[in-house]
Amino acid sequence: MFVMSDHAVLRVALPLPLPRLFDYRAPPGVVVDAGWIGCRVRVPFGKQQRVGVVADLGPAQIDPNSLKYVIERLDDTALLTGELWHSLQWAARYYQAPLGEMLATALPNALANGAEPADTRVFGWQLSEAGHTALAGMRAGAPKRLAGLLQAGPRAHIQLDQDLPGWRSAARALAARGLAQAVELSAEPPVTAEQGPLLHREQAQAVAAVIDALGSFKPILLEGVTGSGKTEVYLEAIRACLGRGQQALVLVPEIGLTPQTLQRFRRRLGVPVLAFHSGLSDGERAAAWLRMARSQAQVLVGTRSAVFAPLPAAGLIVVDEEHDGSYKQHEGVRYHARDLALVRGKQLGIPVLLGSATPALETLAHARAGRYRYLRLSHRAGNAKPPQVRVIDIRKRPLDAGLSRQMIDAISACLGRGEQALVFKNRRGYAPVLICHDCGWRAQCRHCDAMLTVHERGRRLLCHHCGARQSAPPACPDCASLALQAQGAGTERIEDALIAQFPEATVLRVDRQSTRGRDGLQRLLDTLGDRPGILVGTQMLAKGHDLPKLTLVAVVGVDEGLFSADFRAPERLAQLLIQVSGRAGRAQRPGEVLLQTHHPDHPLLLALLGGGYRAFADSELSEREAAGFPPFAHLALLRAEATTQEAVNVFFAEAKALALTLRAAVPEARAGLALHGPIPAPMARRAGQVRAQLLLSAEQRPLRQALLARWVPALYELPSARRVRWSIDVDPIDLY
DNA sequence: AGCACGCCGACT
DNA sequence: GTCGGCGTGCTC
Repeated sequence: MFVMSDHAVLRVALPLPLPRLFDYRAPPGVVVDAGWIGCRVRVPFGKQQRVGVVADLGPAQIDPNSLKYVIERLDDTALLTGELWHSLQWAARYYQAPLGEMLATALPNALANGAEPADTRVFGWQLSEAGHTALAGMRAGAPKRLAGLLQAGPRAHIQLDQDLPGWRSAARALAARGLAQAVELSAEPPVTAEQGPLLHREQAQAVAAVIDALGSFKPILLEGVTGSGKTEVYLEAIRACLGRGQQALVLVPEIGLTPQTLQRFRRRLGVPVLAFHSGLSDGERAAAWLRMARSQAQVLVGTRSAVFAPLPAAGLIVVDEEHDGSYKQHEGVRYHARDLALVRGKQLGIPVLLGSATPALETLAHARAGRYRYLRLSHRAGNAKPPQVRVIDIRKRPLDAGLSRQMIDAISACLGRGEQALVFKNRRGYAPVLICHDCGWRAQCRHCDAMLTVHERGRRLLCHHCGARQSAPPACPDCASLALQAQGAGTERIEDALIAQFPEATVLRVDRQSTRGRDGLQRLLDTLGDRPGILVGTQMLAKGHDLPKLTLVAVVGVDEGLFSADFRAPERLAQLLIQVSGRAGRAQRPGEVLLQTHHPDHPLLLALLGGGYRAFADSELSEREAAGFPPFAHLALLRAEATTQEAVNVFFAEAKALALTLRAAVPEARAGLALHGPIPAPMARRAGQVRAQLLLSAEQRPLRQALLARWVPALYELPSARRVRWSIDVDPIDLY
């Protein structure tokens, strides 16, 4: 007679939008012990099967007779352990996400879906005794080059891929003559690291400060202007970390992970550097993740989701361009990779280095309050001078496709000197709106509360929010007038105007279409090379990629950013202006930045031009404090959408009533917690869905967390919640 | 989330 | 007479 003991139940976290665990029995005859925790299991769930992670052991929370058996244990030893396991549990609580969803977000897809943990053994080649002797007498060619490489010691396949493309046939040739053999290595052997440039004083001080912090938790802000050599500081700090036998994790923005970046890290560190980004296959991502987990690799450079890489021998986490918006996930579990990097650093007891030329105001506030170590790099490397910034007042000035006369003249002079200009406009397409000159009709999206954007020189209309496409009507649908006009200017129209103005110059438009494919942007830039020319583009052009001949940056779309409803718009605009300015005149030539605006006296521009980002940050932080916005308040945003207004209204009415009841139960919460809304989302209708949102604002973070911990579980129970798509965003970035 | 069950409209 | 619409309920 089999008797089940009280704690013979496996509590499994499944990737479902349900805030609870599901209980299962171990397969018959199998002992349940703590070794199951952190292992993946395949379990029956309803009519289907799911892969989950054992989160706990314990007495069943439901009638033991209704328990099902685990089908299969997928890991012999726990996949999630130690600090990462604790950090993920913490993150699930902080972001109010079901643990199963949090874990599925953190694990590489292949592992979350139940794939066998990949074989991460390292294979390579080494020279035989005979090979060493034969090397000198060999004929020139690929086999000899390979033998030369192996002379210093065994090399792993991926190292050979980098050093000698096409090495495989050479290896076969050597093996056939008994000169080399395939071997299994414990890890990739280190190679000689290239010497970096001599550090300037500030860099050396920064490196010393980071090295000093190794071994204990310390957030460090490295504020360095564009071109001041932040990457050199990262590299030296990572080298120190490797010297202690520890691992380093480097987070970079989505567009920052180019093959060139990886190459530079590999060459300078002399150890394998793993990449982790969306361009990899599921298998490659899982392999990189596992190699970190097994301490087979020391350095991983990756985008947002790399923050979940296991770090059993952690030494340092670097977050490059920490202010970048791509660190925030905008669907599913809405985590912020920079914030989680800090949480992990604290758990791991290691420093977290945040680098930026334009730190997020949250980060800056921490640094100024002394909670973060504050390091600065104020000089550009080499002798590059900061660019001259000039504001062009375009009030009452005629514009050609949005370009003022002064702008055209400046571009003309730049081309005349044989240099390159960048025209920056934050709007893609031909024109932002199609309007009827006779009756005022404007082309609107059928599914969204948004204007359609004119594309392809006026032939097509496109919705930038839901992707709807149609051809432009030949006449006004309301009054049949033929006087339809594309109003305003996007990058397409600016490109046309520049081609008309400068027929002999190369004009390149940089947008998502023209940069499609691998290394699209780099390839496009290569077609321009060193010749004089003009680049026209959006956000994409703001950073990365050295253009030594670029000496003029012309910003055309400043005004849109000056008067946005979003409280973060000024910060983003300031960061953008500083970033684009950083593009001008990096080498010996001085750069020039032109800002074309109808509001030359706007406080944001005055602060930025007068005192740079720091002065802007001062004034913006006081504004935030006065208005009760982050970092002086802690927000959470409840969003919901449905096909009917009614469903949205009922949900928010119930959700708000619930929050008010919970708030009333806590005496100190009545003053410290505010609820705003529900208000329609700024675009109330998008892709046919009605959207609204409710903002929760707390003076103290613990107060907000306490309310969320009661509120969100209760939301799942609301019948009205099942008639909408809802989500909670803790620390939202966009209050859209 | 997925997938059942369950009652009301235009089709072989 | 059935196929299928998506409202409601459940998953250890």
